[in-house]
Amino acid sequence: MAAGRKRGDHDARRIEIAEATCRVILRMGVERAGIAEIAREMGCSTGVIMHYHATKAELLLFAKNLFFDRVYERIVQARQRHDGIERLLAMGREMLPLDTAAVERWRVLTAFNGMAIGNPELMKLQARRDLRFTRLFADAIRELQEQKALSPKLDALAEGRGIAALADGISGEVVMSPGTWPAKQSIAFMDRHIRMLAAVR
Amino acid sequence: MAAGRKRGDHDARRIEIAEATCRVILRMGVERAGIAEIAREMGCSTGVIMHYHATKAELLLFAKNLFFDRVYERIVQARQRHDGIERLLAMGREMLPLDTAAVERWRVLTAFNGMAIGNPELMKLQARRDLRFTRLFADAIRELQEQKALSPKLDALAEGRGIAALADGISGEVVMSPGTWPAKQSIAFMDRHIRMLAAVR
Amino acid sequence: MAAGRKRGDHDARRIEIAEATCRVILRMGVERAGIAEIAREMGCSTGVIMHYHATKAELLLFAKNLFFDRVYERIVQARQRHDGIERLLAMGREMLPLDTAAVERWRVLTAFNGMAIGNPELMKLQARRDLRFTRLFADAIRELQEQKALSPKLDALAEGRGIAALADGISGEVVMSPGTWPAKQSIAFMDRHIRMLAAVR
Amino acid sequence: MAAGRKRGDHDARRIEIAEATCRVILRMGVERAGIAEIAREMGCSTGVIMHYHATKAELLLFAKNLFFDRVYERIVQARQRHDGIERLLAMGREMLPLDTAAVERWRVLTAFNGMAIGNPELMKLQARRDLRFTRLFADAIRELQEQKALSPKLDALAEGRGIAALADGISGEVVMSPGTWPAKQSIAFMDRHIRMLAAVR
DNA sequence: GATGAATGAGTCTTCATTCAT
DNA sequence: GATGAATGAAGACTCATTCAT
Repeated sequence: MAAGRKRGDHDARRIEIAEATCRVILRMGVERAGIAEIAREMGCSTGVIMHYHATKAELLLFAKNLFFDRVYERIVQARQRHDGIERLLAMGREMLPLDTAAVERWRVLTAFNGMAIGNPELMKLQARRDLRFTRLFADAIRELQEQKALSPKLDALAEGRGIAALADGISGEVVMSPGTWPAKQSIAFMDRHIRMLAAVR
Repeated sequence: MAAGRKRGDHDARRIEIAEATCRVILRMGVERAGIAEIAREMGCSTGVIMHYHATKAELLLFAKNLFFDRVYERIVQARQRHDGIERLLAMGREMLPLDTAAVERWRVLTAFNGMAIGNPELMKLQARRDLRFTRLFADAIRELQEQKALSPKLDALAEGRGIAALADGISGEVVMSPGTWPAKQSIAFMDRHIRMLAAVR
Repeated sequence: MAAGRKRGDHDARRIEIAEATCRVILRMGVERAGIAEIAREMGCSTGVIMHYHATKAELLLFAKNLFFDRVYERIVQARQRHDGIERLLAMGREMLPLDTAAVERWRVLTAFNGMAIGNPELMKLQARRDLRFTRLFADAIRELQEQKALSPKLDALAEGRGIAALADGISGEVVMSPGTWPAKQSIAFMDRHIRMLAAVR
Repeated sequence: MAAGRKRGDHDARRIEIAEATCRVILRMGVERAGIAEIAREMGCSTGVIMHYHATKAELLLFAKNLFFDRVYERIVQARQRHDGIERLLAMGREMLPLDTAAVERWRVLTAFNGMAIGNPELMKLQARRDLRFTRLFADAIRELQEQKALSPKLDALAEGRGIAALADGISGEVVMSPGTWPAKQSIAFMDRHIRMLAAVR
């Protein structure tokens, strides 16, 4: 239990550092997000950062996954809260950059994806994470097909990827060109896409 | 004439360097794409790079725009070659990562977008470039509306953004998870989206 | 207290580095006084230099002021130790390059002044420092005028500048042509000038 | 004669380059006065600079001496134009920074003296030049002593150095703190010093 | 656990100089 | 004579990482 508490403290600190890291990245960019800057953001010495994260690369990866997995969790929850086509609609909306927090998650992801270019290891890791999202949607689609709510003609995996791509594309534009895509508009766009799938016979 | 030729040589060299830069970025990533590495790729000294590009930042921006503008040109040409809904379909296809060269263009863009996070200046520049694409599509849609080939209910600008987002999203997945989205599939996806727009009344 | 001690250590190190910098400048010249050379002189890595001085320019300025202010302090002390015309004489002597240490101070200043040409910012800073010296003498002259030891006809500020110029000129020659101006001679020169002022009625 | 003309053209060009060099130094400082910048100032290529001056160091030295020797020439002329104490007064005035051109000459010299610190070779060269000035004054003083216009007690060489030092000191302040020492004031200061010498018996 | 001083390889960039045209 | 492209060493500065306290 003492160990347990310690463990908890330790992990809490790791997360705290990761969040500070993301704030720094969003403010100054990945390349200028140095250990020293993160330490300053945290109000501690650089040693602390290295104590909790063996390597800068590890910290960066950890930080990204932290944000990434939070979205995953939200989609999983949306799935549990709804049924039928509503479920797919709710899941799709969860991926969209509807508020500041969501936009920032996508901004962090954009920064990381940039880093992953030319780094096969990072690429593979990210591809694997992306696949989990695709599968989440593909599974939901497959279920709806079993429930006859969606046509069996649809390629569940491909359509899952399609929905993810749509959210990805909208987010990309929101990230790079803030102001385009007000919440209502992106929801309408995603909804219409999913309703179109439902119309396929 | 001597000056003219020289000018041509100078610009040709700038482009040559930019292309080498992209190759290095794609191979090693932006952060490891140093001037020295680019010089090695070119088979020249580092001085040459700086002689033709005042700054690394300028070189990177130039290289990205070089690739970016080539796509733009292709879309403009696709627009001139077709009419009616076919025009929009052809334009949409042109944005997709259908072959290796196109995928690499998107990979460079992904790397660059990552760099732009936390760099308001770069962001603004890229947003402006992105807007040009959106407008290209929006204009085509508006024309089709005038020709009664598309419903006047459609918000041309928003739908233009939507098509761009779709291509962006698909490309994002192709870049990060190579192998997903075979050419046929991405064409089918884009085509279906545009045909759906045509079905709106 | 821990912070206090640390602060002291930190400042002590800054001064240590500045002194090493002056030694290097005197030995090799400003342009060849690189960070690496200063580090070698200190027997440490280049990183240390940058750790204590954010910029080479800042280091150079700090080093010069360190030497400069020591002279200022000596003049202030000379002023407190004497009275009447003796005071002015003592202050004037304090500015002269009478021993090796003083010559080296002036050599550093000469190097720095050279750097300041074409650098308005540095110039302004140095002008401000120079003014402090002038004022020191001008104030002393004004006091002597109040005591009727000097004629009220004398322009205190101008004569203050004159004394500073005299010392500056002698030092300039000592710096550039070592061996001219033995201590006795420069003292005699300065003393005669000040006595002449006292003779003005 | 063809050779003569060529020689003349060649030398004229060397001087032209030297003057451009000084302009650049005054504008940007010695350290930032690169060959490229001088070429830009001249409106020619860097190759030209190197064609007329084998080395940057040689160019710099040549440029400084060019300016320096012009002052020398003016003092020599002042000496020929006057007699008695007037001669010394005229010579002394000639050294003062009375107009913009003179101030700039001193500014260039200040920049060069800075460079000479830590460079024994340059120092020796400059010391030799300085000595020529001192001798000019010392000779004039000796003449006046022979004419019984100045006391034989005066050490001609030392007093020559003194006058040079005075001018040097005033110039130093004008260079570093523009605005101090209006022309009238510096003339008065120098005149008074020389008249004081004449009063020595 | 925390600190932050120290390291030193690595970065971009500058620049005098050379040389083919 | 003139050009300016090319060189490559050297410059200041950055930064992840280590380690003594």
